[in-house]
Amino acid sequence: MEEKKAPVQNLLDQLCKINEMPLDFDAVAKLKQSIRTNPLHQSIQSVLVEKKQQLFLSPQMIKEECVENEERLDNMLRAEGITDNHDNVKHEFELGGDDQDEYRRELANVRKKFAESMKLCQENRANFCETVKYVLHSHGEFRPITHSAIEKMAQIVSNKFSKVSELLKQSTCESVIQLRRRYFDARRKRRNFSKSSTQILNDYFAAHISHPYPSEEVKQALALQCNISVAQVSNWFGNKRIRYKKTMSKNEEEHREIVRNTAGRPSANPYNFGFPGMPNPYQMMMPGQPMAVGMAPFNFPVYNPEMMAQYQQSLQNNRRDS
DNA sequence: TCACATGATTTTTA
DNA sequence: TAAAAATCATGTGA
Repeated sequence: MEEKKAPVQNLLDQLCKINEMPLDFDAVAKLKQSIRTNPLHQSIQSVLVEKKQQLFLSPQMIKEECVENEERLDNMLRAEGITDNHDNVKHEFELGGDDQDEYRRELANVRKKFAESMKLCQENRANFCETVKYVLHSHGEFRPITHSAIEKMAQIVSNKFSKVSELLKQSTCESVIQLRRRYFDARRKRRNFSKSSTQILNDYFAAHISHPYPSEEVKQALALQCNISVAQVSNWFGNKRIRYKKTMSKNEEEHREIVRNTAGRPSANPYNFGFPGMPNPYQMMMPGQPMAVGMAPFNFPVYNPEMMAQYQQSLQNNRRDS
């Protein structure tokens, strides 16, 4: 028994010794050769491999955790035109000339940096995996390392690089989101509508002054005509109604003031705008009547195109006076 | 530079 | 839930 144990112990001692030494040194060449020629080497190696297989962790679980998040990031990058078909990406609205160019330039930079970093990452992944395989293969001669174990280890290394590329995609998405926020924040980048668009909206407002609440279909048509969104049309009418009402209200207040100051003397109705007989829109409402949604105070009986011009003029006058 | 205009957003109301 | 009202933030002209 002692006689048989000695060579095994000797071989194990040699394996331990060689594992503690750098593999490429010439000094170990003899030791390597000695182990290779040992008749017990293959048997010992297979026992150690078997034990190692029982302990080896599967990298499969690690991989699956990454996949879902990476797919999500891939979709985002595709949608933002970073990964492919970037020329076909359309935003909900276009920017003005210089801004559009600047935005495209910055987006192209992000795209370029992403492509370069991803390329570097893939190259490093391939190199690192090859190196790991080579080293493990070399070690495998004297350590319990199987071919599948080497592949699994390479997979773990590859997954680590997947994490790096995931972080890269994550930071690229964040960059694009920041860029979009900077260029497409509507409030910050507010632009006045063109004169022709404002004219179209004003015309509709004036023509429907008794009920300036366009239907969805009309809003869509106006949006198309003015080259703006339906939401912008809604905003415009919302703003217009309230500001029109405020202006009229202010005019009425001023009128009352004049009446008070010139009590007993005849005075002009400021709402006539030079058209005798035109009633004050506020006089059309019942006293104390609550303002119903979609109703008051736009109760002009007949639309007069000149009235709107007068209204615009009164706005300008108010501005000049104040 | 400042005051006002104006488009967008948020909060309130009915 | 749509509209009113309040508010914010930027554009514009003097």
